[in-house]
Amino acid sequence: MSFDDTNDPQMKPGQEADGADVADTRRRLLDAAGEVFARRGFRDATVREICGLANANLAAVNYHFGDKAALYRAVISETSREMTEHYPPLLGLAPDSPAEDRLHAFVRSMMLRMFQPGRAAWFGNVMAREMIDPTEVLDTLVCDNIRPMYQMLMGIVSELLGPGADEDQIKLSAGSVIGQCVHYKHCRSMICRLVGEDLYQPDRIEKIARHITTFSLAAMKTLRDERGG
Amino acid sequence: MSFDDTNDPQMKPGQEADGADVADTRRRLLDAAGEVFARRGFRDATVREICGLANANLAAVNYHFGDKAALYRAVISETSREMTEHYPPLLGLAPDSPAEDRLHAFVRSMMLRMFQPGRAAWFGNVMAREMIDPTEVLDTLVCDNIRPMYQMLMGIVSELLGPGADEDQIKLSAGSVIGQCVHYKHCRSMICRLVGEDLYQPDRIEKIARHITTFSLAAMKTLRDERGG
DNA sequence: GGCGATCCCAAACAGCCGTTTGAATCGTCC
DNA sequence: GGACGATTCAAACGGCTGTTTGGGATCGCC
Repeated sequence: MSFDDTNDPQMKPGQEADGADVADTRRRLLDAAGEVFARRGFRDATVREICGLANANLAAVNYHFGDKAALYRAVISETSREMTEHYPPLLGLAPDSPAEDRLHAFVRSMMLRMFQPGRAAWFGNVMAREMIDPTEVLDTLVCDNIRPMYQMLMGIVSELLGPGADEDQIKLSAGSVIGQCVHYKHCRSMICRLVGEDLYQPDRIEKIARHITTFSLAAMKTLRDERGG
Repeated sequence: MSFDDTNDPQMKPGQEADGADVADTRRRLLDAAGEVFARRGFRDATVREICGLANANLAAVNYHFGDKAALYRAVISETSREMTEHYPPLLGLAPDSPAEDRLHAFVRSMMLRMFQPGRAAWFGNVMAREMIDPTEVLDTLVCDNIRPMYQMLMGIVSELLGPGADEDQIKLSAGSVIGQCVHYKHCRSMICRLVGEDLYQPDRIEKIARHITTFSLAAMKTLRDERGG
């Protein structure tokens, strides 16, 4: 809203402005790179495409970041920080809310993260690629972002399974919850071919989140009761 | 060990035999290609690596298959056929068995397919890559292999949910089952970083399959009861 | 005005890629 | 023995990649 850098009163960075664009090249590169990395993956993304999309010279990546890999790391670290700000694991729910509500918030947070349009969506694509072709980036992501979320989920699940649940059952049930969520992201192109595109409309996302929650709650409640009785 | 010239009575195709190997180059290429495509994906796999692994000349791929893409299609079609032979969706269970048993067989079949060592395992890797970077191969895979399996699962789930379940609930529950299974494949490198490698021992695979089955059965039973009552 | 710092740019570089080429090799049939 | 088709081979080709280069803008500062 307010002017942010030395000058640049206009705030339309990626606009089609042809030759002018005295705005921050570094920022335009980060935005363009995120989009291209998400669409093509690290290896198949070319710095030529990134620079073209950012209206920057071919040498700009190496000048501002050193090399392509450093640009990739910069995109990831910046976006992951930004994401946990906008979509905290519980979406602002009080930590002492009932476990059922916390599970629903957790699931919704994951789904919104993955399917909300904008930066979050392509960050999910990059993550999906990291699962299959891990780079050293995945290690830092696990430590900084994923592990905290995972442990929060473990807490919710262990509460839902009751005091007698063993470590194994907690891990497996947490895996079931996560698996149901990321499935719609990782297998999107297959699901669309099986049941059509319209599954991914915004209101459907909420419906899927609701389903995953009730499905998992029902399962864990039964697991707890059958163990107890 | 023995002289292996015109006929080659031994059946060790990919052995380290240095220059001789007059065995079928085409077959060696198919085997090597499957391995390399699984490890690197279509784009990142190089014809040079495939030919090197197959002890074949660089031009062999183009001579026997036309081009790299045709080799890829050949690998996929051959392996997918071979796979549905070795791991039918119900693993030989009678089609009129109780739905609970059929669900367990279905889940076990998916897990074995994905984690049994050998050709099946890397086929799963190739599939995971197709989900993220679809090629035209995915369309034929969906029609020939995935859709039949999906419809079989839909039948099982709809039976478990009872006669009153609507189409939406069936689709969502089927998605929950599949999601729990493929999660362990697609997110393997993340799961290993979170909970360690030993999750993927053969006996653990059976335990996971058992968990997914009971988890899903419990959920669907509750869904049915709560709708009915 | 001079000057260094910062940034941008067109052009070139070396390396890898899939594919092609033309000759060499092999087994087979006349 | 010699021609022939099938297969293999080393070498090269054109194209794309990430990166480097050397020069040119533009600016604040003395």
